[in-house]
Amino acid sequence: MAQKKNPTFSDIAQYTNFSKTTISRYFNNPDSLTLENQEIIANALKELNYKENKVARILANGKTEFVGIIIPDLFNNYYSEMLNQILSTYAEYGYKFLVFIGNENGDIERQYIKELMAYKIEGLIILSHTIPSKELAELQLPIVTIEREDRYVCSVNTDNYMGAIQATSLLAKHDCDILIHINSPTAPEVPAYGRIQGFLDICEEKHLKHQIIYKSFGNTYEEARNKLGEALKEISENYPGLKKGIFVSNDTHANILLNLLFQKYGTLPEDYLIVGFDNSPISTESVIPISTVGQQIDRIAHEAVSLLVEQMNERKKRRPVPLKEPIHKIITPVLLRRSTTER
Amino acid sequence: MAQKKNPTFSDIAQYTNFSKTTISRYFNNPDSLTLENQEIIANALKELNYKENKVARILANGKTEFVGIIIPDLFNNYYSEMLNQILSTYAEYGYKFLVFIGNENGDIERQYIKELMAYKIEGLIILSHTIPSKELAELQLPIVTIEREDRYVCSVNTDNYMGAIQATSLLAKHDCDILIHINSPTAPEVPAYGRIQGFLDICEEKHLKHQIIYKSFGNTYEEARNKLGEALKEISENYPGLKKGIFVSNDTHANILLNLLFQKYGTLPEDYLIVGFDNSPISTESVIPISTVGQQIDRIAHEAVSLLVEQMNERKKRRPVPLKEPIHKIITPVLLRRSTTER
DNA sequence: TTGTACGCGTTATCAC
DNA sequence: GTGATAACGCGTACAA
Repeated sequence: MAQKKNPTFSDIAQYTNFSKTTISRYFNNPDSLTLENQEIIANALKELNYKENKVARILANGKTEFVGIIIPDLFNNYYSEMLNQILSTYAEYGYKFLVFIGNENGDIERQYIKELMAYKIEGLIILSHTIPSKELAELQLPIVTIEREDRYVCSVNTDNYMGAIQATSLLAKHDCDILIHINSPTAPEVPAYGRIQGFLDICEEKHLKHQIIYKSFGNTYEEARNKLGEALKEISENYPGLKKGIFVSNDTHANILLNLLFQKYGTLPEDYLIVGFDNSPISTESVIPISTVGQQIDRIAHEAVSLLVEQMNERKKRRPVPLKEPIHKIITPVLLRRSTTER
Repeated sequence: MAQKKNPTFSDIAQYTNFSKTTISRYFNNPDSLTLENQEIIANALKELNYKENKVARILANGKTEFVGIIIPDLFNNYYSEMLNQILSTYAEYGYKFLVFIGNENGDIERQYIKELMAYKIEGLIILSHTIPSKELAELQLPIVTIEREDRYVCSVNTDNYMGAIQATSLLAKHDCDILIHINSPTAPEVPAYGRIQGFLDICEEKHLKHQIIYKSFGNTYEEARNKLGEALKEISENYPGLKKGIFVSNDTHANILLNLLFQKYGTLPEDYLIVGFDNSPISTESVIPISTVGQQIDRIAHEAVSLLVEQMNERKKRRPVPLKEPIHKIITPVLLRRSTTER
């Protein structure tokens, strides 16, 4: 039971008295063989316990079926679920994924990309925010980004603006006296800025009293909790007796806010309405279910891969026509009304 | 700016008047060249914008530096965090990971393994439970499993038994009148069975009144919630007035229990103590922080990869000595006392 | 329908 | 210290 090496096409060829070419054809164009001979080869493969070697195939024809992914982390449910959905497209397209966790460090991520290129990936999916899209575009490689700055490359994003409109409108419909949006400072280039813009636009359009509270929430749960405690204090002091509609930029923070209120009052007080963003698991696992704007992660992932596959297929044509302009796909979010607004 | 193909060693060799061999040596054994010549080659590489091709290297020397991973899902935070930690070992060992999401379908996962073998992975990390370890062992490939049946292969597991002892002892120390363990039916072969055995052993050893409630919690949050509602009803009816210490098999379910109590009483009643398992994010994001048995996911992941690397290195030796017996590593969990037990 | 001959880009072996 | 040459295992014109 030693390390006897795997049989190759040559071995099969010898065994069957065919040529290597015919064995190759058996795999890539079986119809060109007689059924009889197909069977002979099939048997030989079993007999010698042949196992295919895709590395050799890659070297010969250049098609690796590898796609690289750079994702910031998997701690955040949004990212892990996105990765889950992306990896699951293997069933449909057969592409294998080489995954790197981005370190928010440009040079390290550039190193990752170099490594990926060395393995001859056919395309790249980027969720990390570190490297500007302009630089990505220069890689001359099919690329799709998800929910990040995307000026020079193809992308798939949630319609954050629409999501904010939905969330804010819901709060307005419940006759809140003051609408509040809590977010961290966000650059206008990233799609998530739409959550701020949407909130502002709808408030101003409908002449609603409103305020945006910007906080840097840090990197730990503790920090976020403290910052939201501060925010809540401001809110309760500034708007006593008013019905407060709070649109929080993500479910994790919405949940913290809810917990703070529950810990204080044992319930969510009547004069507080909360809407989160993402429809992450915490929004249902919270003490009472949180209304939220649901990102359709499965659809985003599928659109991203399909957009990438299109580009990769185009490249394989004899006369590829590169995209003139990057394609940006927008996925509409879904408003989910739950206990923090409906009572 | 057409698709002009990348320069190869041949091109560099021509350009520098060296041979391909020397170029190769520049990368793999630079000290064997004069510093002068190293510089000449370095310049040529920049001049021609050389990019390495690892596929060709693999074919020539057989070392792919690929490791396959089959993981059940990324929805469960335990798995996504584990994957996170595993992928992060790239910085230390340089292995690239090909990740597949297991479908709880044996044949599909066998297909995944076949594909991985075709890409000449050097090792395999299995978290999915679908394929028996005996079958895995027959692959003749370095393998490490994590937290699953592991009779015939190397593995890294949490010391579930010890975790249960710690959790149960904590409840006992708080003078609970009745100790309850809630779990789904579990096969004795899987490591998580230790949570049941540990609970039982310590209760019997200390002659503590106890009960195990087995439920199948289904696949949705709703189902789990209903089942835990039933369990809670049983408990409150069977043990009125008694101080109840409940050890739940995971944090997700512990959190549901906590929420049910909070929704009913607006607080966690004095006569209920709860301990979860995993130290997953929900245990801190819950309405009040849940005491839990913390799995050291980072350590598990690192041990797993290092155990795999050992095996893979052994294989590369001229005279490999295969393991006589699979190695099983055990990682001790850490008890975290939080608000659901300490008040 | 089948075979020949060569290429893919690197590494390993041996020679100098 | 350097070079020629043969692998590695498969795909693909081109020929038959």
